[in-house]
Amino acid sequence: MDFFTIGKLARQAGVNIETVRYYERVGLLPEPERSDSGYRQYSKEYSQQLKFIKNAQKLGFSLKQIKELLSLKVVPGSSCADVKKKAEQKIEEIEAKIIELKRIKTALIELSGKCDANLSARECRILEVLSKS
Amino acid sequence: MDFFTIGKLARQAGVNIETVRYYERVGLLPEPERSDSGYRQYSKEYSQQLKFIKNAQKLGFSLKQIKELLSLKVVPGSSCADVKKKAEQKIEEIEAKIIELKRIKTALIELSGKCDANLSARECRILEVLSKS
DNA sequence: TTACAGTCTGTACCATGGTACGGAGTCAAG
DNA sequence: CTTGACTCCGTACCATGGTACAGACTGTAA
Repeated sequence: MDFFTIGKLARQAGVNIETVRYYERVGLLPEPERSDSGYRQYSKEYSQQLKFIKNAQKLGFSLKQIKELLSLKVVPGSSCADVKKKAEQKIEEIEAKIIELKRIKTALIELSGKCDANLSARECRILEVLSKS
Repeated sequence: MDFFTIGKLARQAGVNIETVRYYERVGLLPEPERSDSGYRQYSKEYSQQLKFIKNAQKLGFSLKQIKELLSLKVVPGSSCADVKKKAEQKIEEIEAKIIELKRIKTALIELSGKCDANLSARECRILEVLSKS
């Protein structure tokens, strides 16, 4: 086996060394073996898991959710369908966010139309509407 | 003028009393007059400003951005067009977020299709793909 | 007058996802 | 053997948007 130190692992994954230690602290990365002098010794499995975390993050999973995904891997009896379910939940979550953002966008466009550029901000209809209700 | 206490202001706006004090601390609400015994005395202007904050939040503005919007009101020479500009920036920001979320959604759907429900999570193609790159 | 609700201040704490730093020990090249 | 880069640990700190709590004081109704 080739082992490497935390600096190399971090560089490979494009993250901060502190981030690696942080992931270990919060249980996202298992505690690796240590050298005689106490240096963490990582193998390619760690590298893969770190990439997993970063990829899942890019797909909108929180660290907590990533932890759940990772635990499915090791819990006996959990199936690929369990993983798919989490992916589908995330899809729904994202769809809901998109709908909400569209709603907000519409409201902002509507608001934006109330602008009369000749007015001072103090008289601005946009600000006025925002104070309502 | 009718003044009211912090509890009433908070109830009116549907926020926590602590939140009102927090907004004051971070400069989103001006420091109100005090009664002889030191109780904060709010008028309807405060009520409006608090509603402004909550409404702007619902439109996706951060507290920092809301502070900027509020300051436009009082800075002499700032116009309604300045406000509109901020609204338009926010619209662009939201559009970018929507695009990003759609990208993520597509990736998740694609990933989801890789599921073979009969496999164990350990062998899951979804998890496998996530470890890549 | 007493009881209870409301308010005051200061400070600590929550989640989320990290980043920074000091002081000590280690490793490798010159 | 020294120098510089790397790693260790513990702790504090960052932004964001609040929430909680203790101990003291105030305001009001019965």
